[in-house]
Amino acid sequence: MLKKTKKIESQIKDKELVEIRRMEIVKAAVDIFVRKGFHKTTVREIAQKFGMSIGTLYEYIRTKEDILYLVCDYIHSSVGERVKPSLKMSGGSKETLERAIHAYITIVDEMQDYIIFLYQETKSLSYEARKYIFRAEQEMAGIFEEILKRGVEDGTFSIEKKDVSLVAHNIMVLGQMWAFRRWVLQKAYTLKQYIKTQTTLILNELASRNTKPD
Amino acid sequence: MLKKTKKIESQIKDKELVEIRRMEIVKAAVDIFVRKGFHKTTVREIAQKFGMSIGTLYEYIRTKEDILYLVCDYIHSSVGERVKPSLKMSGGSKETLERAIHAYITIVDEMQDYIIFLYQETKSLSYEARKYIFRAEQEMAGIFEEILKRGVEDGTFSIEKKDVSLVAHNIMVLGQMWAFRRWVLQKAYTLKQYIKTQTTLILNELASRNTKPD
DNA sequence: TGTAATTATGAACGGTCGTTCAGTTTTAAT
DNA sequence: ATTAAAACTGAACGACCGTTCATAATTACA
Repeated sequence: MLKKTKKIESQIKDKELVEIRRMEIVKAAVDIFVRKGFHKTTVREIAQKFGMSIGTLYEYIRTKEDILYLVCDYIHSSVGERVKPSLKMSGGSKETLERAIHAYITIVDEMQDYIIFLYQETKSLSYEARKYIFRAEQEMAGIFEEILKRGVEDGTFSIEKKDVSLVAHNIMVLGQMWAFRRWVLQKAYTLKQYIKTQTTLILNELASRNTKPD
Repeated sequence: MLKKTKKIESQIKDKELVEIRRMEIVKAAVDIFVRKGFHKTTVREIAQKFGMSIGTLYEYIRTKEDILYLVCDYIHSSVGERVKPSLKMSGGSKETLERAIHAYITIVDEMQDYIIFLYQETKSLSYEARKYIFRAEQEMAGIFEEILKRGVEDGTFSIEKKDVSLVAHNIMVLGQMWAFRRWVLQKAYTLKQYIKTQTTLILNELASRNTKPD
């Protein structure tokens, strides 16, 4: 499990209220951030959509960057929560991997705006906050690694053990590509077609053939 | 060939001088942009490194966004110029593809800071400028498509024709991944190893086997 | 109901930064 | 040497925006 984020201090005593308000702030901010980007979004705008005064907003956070951090954290755990339940290992390695790829790309599709935002604005975060995001990303890759490792061990996949991690990242990146290159991919493919084609290609890549003579 | 960019107007009459000064501006700006990001960089900073006054700077551009556009354009044509000579088709399809992948990832490695910058700041550009960047990206993909198409036709690769474009994008994305995920990949692999492994995986993906019975 | 602690408010502050422009220096042609 | 056009300068402008704080409203508790 991920160690929870470094606590951001607040002027408000009631800890529960802080949680509630912060979630409201995040919900208000996330859409504006996604639409306009972090730098072009005003704290005043967020407060307005949040439905409270700037003064109040600043009782719950210290700086504008705090909001960005909360938003990034929110997006990442949303993605994580959506993905994890779909990644139970059951059935053969091949089927498990197929299901995992399907689940992952489906979620990328659903959350594409958020994912694009996350990657474009991560650099505006402090080093510590960025490290947290990286860790979350690694955790996700770890899930794919597990599946691949099992497949290699039971002979379903034929890649070298040391490349399991790389292939896991490849799969994630090919999934995220659906969001980042939507301007071209989503004209040529439906989501279903995309998932099917990429899955086939990945399985080809993993299929046994390395022992065959040339 | 790419249609050249929409001309940015200038107060200066001497067109040649405009070109020279703009190149100086770009050279001064690109490093600061890459290091600090577009929004956190001051026009004053650029002018200072450029070695002239803000007033002079503003004789050659209209707005700060103009500088961003010039920088993005510069980066993209630098990448393009570096890549194209390496992508001559010669020898078998397999060898040509191997050479192209090698060249592309090597360039991604050399220009990783620039490439990351390009993707993170593209959204700050106007729609028209963004379209230009997309077109340049498509052109690059087109080169890989050509190689793949030839390989499919001569029987070296066994993917469906309609998926040639997708595989071309896959290759580019796996190349760019070396930059975007450097925090993990460049700890686990040297550039050489990375190129070799990804090339092998891609070639596996393309290898003939679809006619084999299950 | 009274009052003290907690929470909400938004005008005001201070700083930054993109952009301009009135004036100076340089260049080039006569 | 004269002068007009071209190029350069940087102080000043104005707008914006993150943040604060004195004050008001609300809540909790007696």
